[in-house]
Amino acid sequence: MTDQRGQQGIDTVYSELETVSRRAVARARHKSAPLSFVEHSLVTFIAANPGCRATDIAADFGLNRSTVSRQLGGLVELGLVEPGAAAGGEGRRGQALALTDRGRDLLARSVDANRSALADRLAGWTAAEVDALAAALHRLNSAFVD
Amino acid sequence: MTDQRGQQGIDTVYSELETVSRRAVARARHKSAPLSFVEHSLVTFIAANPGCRATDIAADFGLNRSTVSRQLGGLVELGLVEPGAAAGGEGRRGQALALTDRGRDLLARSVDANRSALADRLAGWTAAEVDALAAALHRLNSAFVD
DNA sequence: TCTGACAGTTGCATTATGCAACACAAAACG
DNA sequence: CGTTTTGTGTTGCATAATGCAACTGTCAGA
Repeated sequence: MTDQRGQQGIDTVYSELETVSRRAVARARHKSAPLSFVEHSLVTFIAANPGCRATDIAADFGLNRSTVSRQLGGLVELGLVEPGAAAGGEGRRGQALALTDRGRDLLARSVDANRSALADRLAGWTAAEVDALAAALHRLNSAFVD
Repeated sequence: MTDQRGQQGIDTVYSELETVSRRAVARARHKSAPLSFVEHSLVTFIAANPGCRATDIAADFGLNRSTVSRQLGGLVELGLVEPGAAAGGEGRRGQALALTDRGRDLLARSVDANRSALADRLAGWTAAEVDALAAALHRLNSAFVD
C-alpha cells in the first residue's frame, strides 16, 4: 500500500483512464452516431438488465433519479424504450423497463458504428491482447466501490 | 476484420470502456476533490506539456476553443495557471501556458485523492497486473485516430 | 505595409446534471 | 381495513460544460 512502485502504476492507470474518458465522451459528442453517449449507455444497460427500473439505472450510473427520468422520457418518446406496467419482482415497486424492437435495432447499429471506430484504434492488437484488456477492464469495473 | 471472435472482444472492450467513462465522470462529479474532472484534465495536460497553448489543449481534448478558453479563464482566476507572454517556438502564436506553484500543489493533492480511490478498486491486483493494464491503456490512447 | 491565417474571447443556445419539493403507489403496521 | 411509512418517478429551478458563430487582435509572409 505504501509501495512506491505500486503508487506509480496506479497513477499511470488513473492518468490513462482519464484520457480514455475525456476522449470517449468528446468523440461521442461529435460523432453523430445513432445514439448519443448517454442514450447508448442507458439502452445498453436496459438491454443487459431487462426489467430494470429507473432507480436501478440511477444507482449503477451514479446519477440522480431526475436525470435518469428525463433521459428515459426522451427514449420513450423516441420509441426506443417501453415502460412496463409494474416491476415483476416481489417487494419491487416502479416500472420495469424494456427495449422496443426499434430500441434493439438502434442499439445494434450504434454498437456497429462504435465498434468500427474502436477497431481502428485496436488495429495491430492480437486477439489475446484485446481479450486481456477486456478482462482487466471488466475486473476493474466489477470492483466498483462507492 | 470480419473475424467474429475479434468483433466480440472489441465489443467487450467498448462496453467496459463505456462503463469506466460513465462511472469515472459521475464519481468525479460527486467527489469534492481539489479539482473537478475537467480542471484536473487541463492541469494535468499543462503539467505534462509545459508551454502548450489553449489551441493545443482543444485539439488534444477534442473540445472547442471557446470551451478551453473559458475553462482556462477559471483556472487563471484561481491562480493555478499562468499564461506566458508568447509561445516559445518559432511560427507559434498564442500564449504559452504554465502552472503556478499553487497549480502544481493542487494537482498533486488531487492526484493523491484520486489515487486512493482507484487504489481501493485495484486492491488485490499484483503490481504486474496493474502495470499491464496501464500499458494496454497507454497503447490504446496512443493509437488515437480522429 | 498590407493581407491572410491563426489564437483567443464573448454572446447566445443547448444539453446533462443536481437538488428540492411534490405526487403517487406499494408496503407495513395498527 | 385504514393509516402511516417508504420507495419511485416527475417537475421547477439552477448550474456547469459545451458548441457555434461572430468578433478582436496579432503574427507571418508577400
